[in-house]
Amino acid sequence: MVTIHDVAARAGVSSATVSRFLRGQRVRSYEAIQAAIDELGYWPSAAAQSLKSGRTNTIGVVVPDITNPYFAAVVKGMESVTRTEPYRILLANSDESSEQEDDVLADLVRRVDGIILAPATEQDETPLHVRDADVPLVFVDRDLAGGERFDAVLVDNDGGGRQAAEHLLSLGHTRVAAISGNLDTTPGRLRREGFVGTLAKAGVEVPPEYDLVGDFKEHSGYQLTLSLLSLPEPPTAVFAANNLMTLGALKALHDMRIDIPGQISLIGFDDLDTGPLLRPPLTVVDRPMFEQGVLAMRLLLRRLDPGDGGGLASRVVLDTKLIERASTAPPGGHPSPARTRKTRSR
Amino acid sequence: MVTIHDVAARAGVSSATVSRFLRGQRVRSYEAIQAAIDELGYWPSAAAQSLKSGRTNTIGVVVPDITNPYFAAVVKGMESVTRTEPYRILLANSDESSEQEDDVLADLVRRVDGIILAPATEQDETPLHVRDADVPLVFVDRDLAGGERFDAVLVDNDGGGRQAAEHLLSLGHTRVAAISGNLDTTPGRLRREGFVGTLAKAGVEVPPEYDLVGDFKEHSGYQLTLSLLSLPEPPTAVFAANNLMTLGALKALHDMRIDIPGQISLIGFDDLDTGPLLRPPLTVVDRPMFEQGVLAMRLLLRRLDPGDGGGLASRVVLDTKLIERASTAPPGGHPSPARTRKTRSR
DNA sequence: AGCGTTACTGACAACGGTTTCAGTTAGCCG
DNA sequence: CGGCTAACTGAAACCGTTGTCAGTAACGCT
Repeated sequence: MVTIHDVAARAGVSSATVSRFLRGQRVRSYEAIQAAIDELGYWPSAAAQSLKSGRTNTIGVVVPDITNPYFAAVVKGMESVTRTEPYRILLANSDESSEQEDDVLADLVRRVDGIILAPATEQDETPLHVRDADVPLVFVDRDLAGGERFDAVLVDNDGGGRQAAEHLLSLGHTRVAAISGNLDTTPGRLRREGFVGTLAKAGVEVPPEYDLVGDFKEHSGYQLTLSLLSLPEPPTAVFAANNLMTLGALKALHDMRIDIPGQISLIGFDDLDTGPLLRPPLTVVDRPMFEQGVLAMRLLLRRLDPGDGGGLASRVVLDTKLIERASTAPPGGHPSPARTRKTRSR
Repeated sequence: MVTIHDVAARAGVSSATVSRFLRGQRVRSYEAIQAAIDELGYWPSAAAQSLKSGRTNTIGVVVPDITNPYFAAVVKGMESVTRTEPYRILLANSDESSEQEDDVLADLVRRVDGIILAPATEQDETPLHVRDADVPLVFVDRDLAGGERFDAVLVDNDGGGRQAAEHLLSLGHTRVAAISGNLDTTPGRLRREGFVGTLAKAGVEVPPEYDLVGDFKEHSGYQLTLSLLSLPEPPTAVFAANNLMTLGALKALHDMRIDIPGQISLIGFDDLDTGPLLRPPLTVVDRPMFEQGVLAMRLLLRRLDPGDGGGLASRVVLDTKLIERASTAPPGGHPSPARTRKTRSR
């Protein structure tokens, strides 16, 4: 490895002078130094710079699953901000597991200047210890119990659940099922509460056998939908609390040859790139994804700015938006005889 | 920040002893040291360790677009390998631009022990300079002209193009269009060559107005499909050379109310999670994604293993597989009168 | 010429670990 | 109890860079 001393020796100056040249200060022998750098192919060691400065110019990002298009878009938003900055992103998957999350955080605090985290559960308080290491922490998508003093970029999950419920109510559905995500995550809990609560206020109860809890992964959406279909009286509408579970639900409905929205209406949370191209085009509650990443990274970089470090926690909450497509319709839109009779007899 | 010296002072030993304890050596006063570490909340500084050891335990990964489900899956595969290792992933997007790629590589070589790269073009030789910095380099998905001496995990793009062509030929198509990706990338060039070459051998020429070149992004698939539709004699089948352009093509065909596969058959490259759920379910040339990431990371880690560093470049080429679904059919399957007449009159 | 100012320079001490080297202590044996 | 070995220890050097400090040279001015 070629060091600053090698460059200094070749240019006939001291390493201090080379260092000054590198940092843009005026230096007498800049031609010789530049020549030496080029000839030797010198690059300053990031490790040595970090040790000296105490900064790594690295941001740790921990998400549950990078193959979830939502998180991929969020990360891309973050990346678009760091592009013009000297920062890079250290990426880790927690796989929706707080053990893995804890492991990874313990490692990250030693390596990064700040962390953006979508916590696997609301309950695990370990991430708060990150603060002990004086590493600024920003939450994205999900919050933590007791995390109010941290910056966060969230969406109005409760409102999103409400929008989904209101949409189904307006279509006249009364037998409505919910496939929620882990209830110990912010979005899992709040989307369900917004959805079920809104229905309840309108006099529509969601019985236990319709009130299912998955894990935000496609497989659970598939399985839980199958279990709904096996009920003596299946629902006429299903709300799936994220993109992957919606996909799972859609697959199950296809596999069981259920007509959507004729027999069952399906509404999801989070739009997909392929949303309009699906059979049928999906009705979803949408929210800004790329933008959430951008905002979270901006918040974190502001914390890292020595001029502007302190200050109260900024908690940004973005709005959701209903996108009506063709996967929802009034109950019994394309009646399948047996089932519709039951519906009407209620 | 609490250092090893603080721990040493509190435990009443020297920092050398603490260091030995941390590295698992036997030490007389281990209780006192462990206690001091716990009470002070000590974590070793990664920067100092890197400076001393010359290793960062970080792998740089550069992909054109993390929101492309293919690359997201590849990165997840890589991550699954590093999970059980002390390594972390530094992620960067090149956005299909070799300038951004060069910038990012110049920064990465200073920070990482090795790099996995899906180069933006075959022609830019800058990545080869990475070797100057003694940073092992593994190519994934795409290759580089003159990169034969580097490890690489690729797929048989030529064979994939051939499979697509043979499928369309077997259905009887003779007016066939190709929407290729950047021809200065390995997959862009080879998929087109495999596709067009196979057709030519069967006596089916692809005229210039059917032989289009996009940039692997959705928008180009959309635009180029529109341009095909505006021809006096549109093709009866279209091959789109990656997942995003296929989606763009599908959107364009929907927007123009073209019946698939009745009026036009569509075949893509790379399967999508939503592939079977689309209107219509897409016929695609598929390939292992997660596995490609796993293999690339394993190759790189083997290079980094001091016991097993040298050795010839390993070049892994995986096979593609045709998945027949409903977006392809014989020409004129659902004849639209005007067009089919032309087809037949040929 | 003598003085003060400005512009630049190199030696050196950090930053926080790890490793070597030269002890020192404890333990064992005769 | 003396001698020998094995087990552990601390001082110090080092990794590559940056910042401080004390100079030195060049220049302009009286």
